[in-house]
Formats: sequence, structure tokens, C-alpha cells
Amino acid sequence: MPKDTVASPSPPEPVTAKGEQTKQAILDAALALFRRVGYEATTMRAVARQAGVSVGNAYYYFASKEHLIQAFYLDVQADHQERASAVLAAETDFGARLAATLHAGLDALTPYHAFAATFFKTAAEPTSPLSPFSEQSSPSRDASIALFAEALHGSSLKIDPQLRSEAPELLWLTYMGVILYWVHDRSAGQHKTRGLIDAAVPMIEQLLSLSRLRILRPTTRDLLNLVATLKQ
Amino acid sequence: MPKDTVASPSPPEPVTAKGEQTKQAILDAALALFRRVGYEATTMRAVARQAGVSVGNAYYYFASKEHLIQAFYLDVQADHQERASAVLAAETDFGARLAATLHAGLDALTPYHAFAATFFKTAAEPTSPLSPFSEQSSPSRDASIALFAEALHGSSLKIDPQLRSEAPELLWLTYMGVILYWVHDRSAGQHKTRGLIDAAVPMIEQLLSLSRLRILRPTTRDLLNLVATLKQ
DNA sequence: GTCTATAGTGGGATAGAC
DNA sequence: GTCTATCCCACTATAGAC
Repeated sequence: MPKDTVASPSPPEPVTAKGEQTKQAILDAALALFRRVGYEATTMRAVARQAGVSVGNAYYYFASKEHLIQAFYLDVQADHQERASAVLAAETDFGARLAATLHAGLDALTPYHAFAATFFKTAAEPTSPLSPFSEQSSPSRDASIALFAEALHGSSLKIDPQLRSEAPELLWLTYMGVILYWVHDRSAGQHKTRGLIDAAVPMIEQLLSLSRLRILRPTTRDLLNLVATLKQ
Repeated sequence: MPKDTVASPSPPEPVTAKGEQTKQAILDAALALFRRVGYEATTMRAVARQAGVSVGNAYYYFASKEHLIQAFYLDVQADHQERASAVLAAETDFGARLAATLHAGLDALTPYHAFAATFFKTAAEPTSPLSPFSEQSSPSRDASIALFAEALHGSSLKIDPQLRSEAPELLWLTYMGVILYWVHDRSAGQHKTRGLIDAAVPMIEQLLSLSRLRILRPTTRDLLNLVATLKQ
């Protein structure tokens, strides 16, 4: 099985320590510039200059300007993981666990709010390897879904057993929705998104609980069938 | 009140018949090229050449390459409106009306599926005037929401009265979700998205009906409060 | 108001020398 | 692995024709 598609060959992973250093220097320079002047205004020439390398060298490690975003994405993902795990270790109430996981994601993203708008734009491109739904993103997506599985399964909440296995993916989708709202959120400190989480979490908790009600059984089954079909 | 922001001055609307013709020729050329070679590979030089005008003239009518997408968006919007109205005139069942409205949207978009990926990417940029959530898009967004209001209010479905007024916006959001899935849908003829609509519509219908149940009253209220807060 | 031609800027991306 | 030189294209500026 080929490692890369024809469309987007990956740059080589650095093998020497020096190469690793160079790559990191380029990434650091890029993220610093992104935060300071935004994505569009950051030129590859400026990134290279700030990193102390040539433009060609920057392209040796990052296939395109957009690929710098992918590296950023992995960083934030790891940060989210770390922040969430800290809270999840000491909490059993589902609502609190879910809220903490969602808030932790925003905490990790917050320094990049202005730039995240463009990040999201790029991620929305279906043909892009940066899309959260793409093949290439599946490792980090799976890790993110696993985080929501942990939030659910480590809690005391009782829900419909079949829903139990699909719920993490649905919670991840909810997280994507939260991020979508957050990216558009112009309120101070994005407090509206924080409010959205706090208001939505009890509703989600209630809906999951209600999934055990007999009247909702058919709807729950329909939903699960639909999710199964769409994933394929 | 100034007509334009400093950031993005609008090109002049053509006043003469000839100008109107020229603008249309440029748009037609652009859409044809988008369908044939995609958005990225379409150069403004090629658009101008195919339209038989100079590059400067193309920029006289469209402030940027992205603004050609906005024009495309308006076209599709009008097409959606037209297709949906035809069906809505002869149907009273809510499920059928909603399904028809959603399918009509995809029908209007289908010729552009490959290109729509990039279109969606651009629309997802929150700071872009092309974002479906932006200020500038509100006329076409309002029109789109009105379409879903018509689908609901012209039907015989009975739902919670307070939900009734907010539902069109929620249905429009659902439509945005469908488009998001459709854009990523690589199945032949995007049949998976069609299946998504057919499976989701009965569930939505049932959920709306259930909104009158007493057990769900508090959740319904919570949901409405949340929506109200988020819109502000 | 509409349109052309031309010359330029600046930035993403690449080729090929070292 | 790294650089320099170069290409291409979005976009701008300008000066003027009709």
C-alpha cells in the first residue's frame, strides 16, 4: 500500500537531529507569526527569515503553507488531551466530565482564536488532508473521539446500551459544532461559546438518559441505524 | 451611513444593458471554468479571455476571485427557491415538504459538486463576506430560512407553539449540516447524502411532534432558551 | 460608465545547483 | 538538506479610448 497519494506527497521526516531542529524552528516561527499577524498576512518568506532558513528549506519540511496548520492542529490536539485527562481523573459525573472536556478543547485553542478562523476554513476543504473528516486526520480524530469515549464511559451515567457505543462519535461531532460556533464567536473571551457548552451539556445529558425511555426507543434505533449507514 | 466598509469596497453595479451583459459573460465564463478545471486551476486571466474581456474589466465587476463564488452562491440560491416552490405548492405532508426542500437544494448544487468543495471552504471563513453566517449573507440566508418556514408552516404538522417560530432556523441549520455532509460525500451521485435526507426527515418529523409531549416540555424550553441566547 | 493595454508588486511554490 | 533563482498567478495602478 502506497504511503502517499499522488496528489499530496509528504515531505520527508527529518532523520538527523539537525533536521528535527530545523523543522521545529520553522514551525515555531510560523506559529509565532500566525498569532501576531494572522495566517493570511504571514508569508512563507517571513517564516523562513524568522526561522533563519531559506524559503526552499521551509518547503522541504512543509509541503505547503497549509501544512503548517496541520502541525498546529496536532499540537493543539495533544494539549487538549493533556488538559482533559487532568480533570477526568477526578470526576465521575457525566455532565461535569463532558463540560470539562469541551472547555479543555477551547482552552487549548484560545491563544489561536483569531487565526483559528482560517484554520477552520482550511479544515473545511474536503479534499484537504487537513479536513477533520479526511483519511489523513483519522489518527488525531480517533484520539479525539477516544477522549469523549473516556468522558462517557468513565462516568456513572446510564444510557441505552447500543447508543453507548456510538455516543462518543456523536459527542465528537457536537464538539466540532462547538468549535464551529466558537470560531464565529466575536463576544469577549468567546464567553457565548462557554455559555453554549454550559447550556448544552445538561440537555445532552438529559437526552442520553431519556434514550432508555420506551417511547423514544424507535427514534433511538433510527438514529443508530442512520449513524451506522453514514459511517460505512 | 457609508455604503461600503473600508475593507471591501463593492464594484459598481452595471447600469447599462451592455455592462450587465459583460458582467454576466464574466460570471458564465468563470462558472464554466470552475466546473471544468476546478476553482484553484481557474485563473482570472483565463476567465477574462474566455469572456472576451480584459483582466482589468473582470476586476471592474468582481472585486476578487472569491467574489465570483458569491455570485455563484446567489445563483444557486435562486435556483433552490424555484425548485422548492414548485413542489411545495402541491404537498401538505410535512415530511414530504421538508424532504423536497432539502433535495431541491442538492439538485441545484449538484452540477457544482466538485467545485463546491472549494466553495464551502471559502464560505467557512468566518471573516469572509461569503460565510453563510456573515452580515452580508443575511439576505440570502433569510431567504433560505424563509423557505424552510414555508415548508413547515404550509404543512399540517402540529408542534409545540413556541418551537414553531424557531424551527425554521433549526431546519436551515440542518440544511447546512446536510450540505457539509454532501460536500464530503464521495459516493456515486452523492446517493449517501440523499439517503441521509430520507432517513433524517422522519426522525425530525417525529422529534417535532414529540415536542408536544409533557415529559419533553422542559427540554424543549431549554432548547428554545439556548437558541434565543445564541442568536442575540 | 465601460473597457483596454500594459507594466508592475508580492507571495506561493518549484527546479536544480551545491 | 539547503540555497538561489525563477515561475506563475492574484491583484493593482495607470493612462487613456469610446
